[in-house]
Amino acid sequence: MNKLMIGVEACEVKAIHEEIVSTVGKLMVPPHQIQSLAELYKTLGDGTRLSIVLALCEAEMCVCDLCALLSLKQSAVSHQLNKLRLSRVIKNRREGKMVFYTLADEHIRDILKTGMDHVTE
Amino acid sequence: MNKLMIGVEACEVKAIHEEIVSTVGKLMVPPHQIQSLAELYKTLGDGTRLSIVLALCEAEMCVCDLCALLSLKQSAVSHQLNKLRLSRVIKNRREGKMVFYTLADEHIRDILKTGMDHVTE
DNA sequence: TGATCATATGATAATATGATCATATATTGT
DNA sequence: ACAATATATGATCATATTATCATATGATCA
Repeated sequence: MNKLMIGVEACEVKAIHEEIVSTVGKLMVPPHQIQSLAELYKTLGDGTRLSIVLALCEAEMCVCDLCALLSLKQSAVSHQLNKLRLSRVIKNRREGKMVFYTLADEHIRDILKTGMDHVTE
Repeated sequence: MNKLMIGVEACEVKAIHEEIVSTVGKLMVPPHQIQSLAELYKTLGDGTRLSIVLALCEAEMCVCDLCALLSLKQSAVSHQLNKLRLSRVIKNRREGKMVFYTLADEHIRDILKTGMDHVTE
C-alpha cells in the first residue's frame, strides 16, 4: 500500500496528465516516511491521547494526575500512555511508585502548535 | 469524553499533585479545540490520505492522476478525497469531466512540514 | 438522445481501535 | 514476607474504519 509505481498502469482510468504524475512521483516523499508520519498523526488523532499530550505540554504529570485531570479511568490512561510512548511522543521516568510522563522532545510542541494554529485560525 | 472536570473525583486513584492538576486544568486548551485538532490529525493519520495530501503539496491533480501516482483504485481515492475535503484539508474545482484537487490552504503545508521534520530528524 | 469518460457514492465485509474489567507487576513501608 | 499503593497489561466487546464492488451522477460529444 502507498507504493509509488509511476508509469505502471494500476488504475482502470488512464491518467490524463502524465507529465505531472511523473514529476510529482519524483518529488514525492518516500513511502516509509509517509508511513511514519501517518503513524504519528494517527497517534495524535484521538481525543484522549491528544488531551494527554496537551496536558503534558504544560507540565510533567504522573498517571493518576492525568486520570484526575481528564476524568478517565487509570486503565484507559495507561493504555494510551503506552501507545504514545511507543510512538515516541512522550517518555517516562519512574520515581518510587509513581511514573511521570513528559513530552519526548520539543519537536512535539512545535507540531501541536502548528496544528492548533490551524484549528483556531 | 475528554471533558476537563477539575476537582471532580473521577479516578479510583487519588491525584497526588493537586496543585499541578489544578494549574494545568486552567491552562488546558478547551475540549472542542482538542477535538477539532484530533480530527485533523485523524484525517492525516492514514497512509492513503496522507499520500494524497503530500502529492497535492507538489501539484494540483485530478482524481485519475492520483490513482495512477499512488496505484490505487478510483473508488478508494474518491472516498478518501471526500474525507479530506470534509475535513477542509483539500478543496476541489471541476473542469469539464475532471475534478482537480489542491490543498485547502497554505497552513496545511506548514503542518505537514513540521511533522515531516520530526519524522526525518 | 445515447454513448462514453471521469468522478462520486451506497452497501458490504474484513480489520482496527478504544474503553472496560480483571489481574499482574513494581515499589515502599511495616 | 505481607500489605498497600501506583501503574501496566491481557482479554473482550462494541464501534469505527477502509477497500472493494456495484452502481449512480455529471459532463462532453457524436
